[in-house]
Amino acid sequence: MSLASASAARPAPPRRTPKGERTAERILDAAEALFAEHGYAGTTLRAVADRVGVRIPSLYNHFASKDALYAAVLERGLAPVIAVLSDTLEPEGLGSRDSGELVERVMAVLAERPELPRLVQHETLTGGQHLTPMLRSWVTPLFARAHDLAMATPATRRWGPEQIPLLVLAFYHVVVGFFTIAPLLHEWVGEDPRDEAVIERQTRFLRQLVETLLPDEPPADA
Amino acid sequence: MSLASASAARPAPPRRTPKGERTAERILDAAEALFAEHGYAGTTLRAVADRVGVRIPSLYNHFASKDALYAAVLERGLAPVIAVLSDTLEPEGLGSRDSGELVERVMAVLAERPELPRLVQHETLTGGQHLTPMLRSWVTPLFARAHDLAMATPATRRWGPEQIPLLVLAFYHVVVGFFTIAPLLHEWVGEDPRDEAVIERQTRFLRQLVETLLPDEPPADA
DNA sequence: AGAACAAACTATTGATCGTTAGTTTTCGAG
DNA sequence: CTCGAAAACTAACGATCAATAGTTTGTTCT
Repeated sequence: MSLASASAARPAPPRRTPKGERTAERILDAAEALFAEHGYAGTTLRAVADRVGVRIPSLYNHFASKDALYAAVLERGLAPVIAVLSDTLEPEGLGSRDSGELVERVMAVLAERPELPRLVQHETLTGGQHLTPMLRSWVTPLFARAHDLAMATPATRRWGPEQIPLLVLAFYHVVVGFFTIAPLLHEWVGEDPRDEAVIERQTRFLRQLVETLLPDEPPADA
Repeated sequence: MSLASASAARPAPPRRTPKGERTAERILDAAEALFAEHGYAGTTLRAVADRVGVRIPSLYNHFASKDALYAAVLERGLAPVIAVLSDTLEPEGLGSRDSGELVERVMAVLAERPELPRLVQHETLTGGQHLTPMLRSWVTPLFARAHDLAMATPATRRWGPEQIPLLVLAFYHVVVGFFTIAPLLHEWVGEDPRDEAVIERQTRFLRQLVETLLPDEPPADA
């Protein structure tokens, strides 16, 4: 073991944080990937420990239980997404910003962690027991603001007020579904959603979807 | 509904089929509901047996393993959906039928078994190991026909040929996502996707989505 | 009614699950 | 360099998993 003085390039990790704290994040990384792929029940602590390169009981030095680890993964992953959403959807910027900016920002933050939407989908499918207490205070105002944003456009001319929530949900499903179906597409067509070109193509598509469904100017239907 | 023999109302089940065959279907029903809610790993044979009202080893009289039961659930559930899809998307009816008919038929068959999309979503998220061999010969031509159907409309004027597949996928995600998020909406808003009114509203919304995104007549953009 | 078979049962298997107790190693501060 | 704490380890726990063997019950056909 060479602990160099101050010279050559060394694969050493940044020694800024205490050791335990860094392994805690490595555990979170491993757990995030495994939970996203196999879900909560399908992920064993053995799989997590193996991926980290550690024995199972060591996990308990950082997280009290499998459930606590899962909650930590969910919270660490969701926080930046919620931040971006609530920032972009701030009430003061409602009219001024165009809806396309929201699409680009959301896609950008999700592209950095493409496993997150799959994690959320697993939670959604199994009832969202862990998701509900965390999102109850967030998703409601966010949904309301997205609703207002859509209502502020002349889209109500063609959509009718009661259909706006469905429109918002539809956008959610298209965005999340893109990441959800990624592993299958990767196997069938060979497209990796981590590929920047694929992300950009989808983002462009979503922008056009927004323009078509929520046009800035009323349609010229004679 | 009931094909009664000729006599009084009796709680007895139809004695047409041999007994084992009927319990096999009861097992499939129970397994379908449980797999859709908790996924493969999250569903235990004990839960299935309890729901059927039978001991665990009895399941093995009808299905060779948990995996075989899962495959049987998937196949029995997917068959009618594939049938409707491939029938509606038959090449000869490409131009004549309007795309809205496809939406209505798909929503109708899914509304009868709202757990199916969730089952497929679980499979999709976990890699679709059981899904791929079953759908490989089906999803490819279906996707190709949906692609042709979209290309046959004047939609390419506004969408560009390379975006049509994304459009088809987007429709898939909106349809499936509606059933996926149902349990959460049921908890948050109290809407049950089994409610006929909710289904009809979503179907109407989807028809309008089709009309807006794939208009029959070229848009009058001056 | 009785033989033959299907389908339920009881009991138990080895493997693996999440979790805990107790011990040793490693790290960081004085 | 040393000491104390943090974090790794070994070993084992009870519970539960899917699956099997052997037996009993029930149904169906002649």
